Amino acid sequence: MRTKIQELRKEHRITQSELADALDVTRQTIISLENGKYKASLVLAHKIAQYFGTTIEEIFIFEEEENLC
Amino acid sequence: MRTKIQELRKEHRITQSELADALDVTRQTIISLENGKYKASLVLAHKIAQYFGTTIEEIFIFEEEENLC
DNA sequence: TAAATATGTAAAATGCACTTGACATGAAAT
DNA sequence: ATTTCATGTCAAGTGCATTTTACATATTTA
Repeated sequence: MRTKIQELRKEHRITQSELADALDVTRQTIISLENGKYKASLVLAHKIAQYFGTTIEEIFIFEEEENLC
Repeated sequence: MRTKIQELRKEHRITQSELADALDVTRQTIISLENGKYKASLVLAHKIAQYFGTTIEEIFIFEEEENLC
């Protein structure tokens, strides 16, 4: 699952720390989300979308994760 | 956080078991989501939205959870 | 060159999303 | 009356999202 978090953050010209503070999470969380270490919770995804004034589906790209074995 | 899962499921006239199978989760998961026992993960939320042909924000209502202490 | 800023890594701890399996209940159908 | 179907409860287990703290590195700035 790709995300546009880093892209949006840079457009808004803020640091990881600033974004973390705004969302009330740690800087580690932002780093891990941007680097694809894990996926955000639904609530955090919503907070991020709200912060950037867009929708969850705009930021989180759920492409073809149909691993149907 | 309120959700429209049960509402949508009933409109679609399917059982909890059928929805669980369609989403590839257990019936327990559907029960717990409908009864507000916990919140879906981002991926599951997306699957649910896809299944009902709508968006995450249409199904999951994030109302005023600004518990700023 | 040294200090500050931004990004990253590593590791241990906590809480919760989700599973599994077993059992309970009410309604509908036979 | 009893089988079936839909919904629910309970409890123990696994994995992962998030935190915390501490250290590393590159770039900018004084």
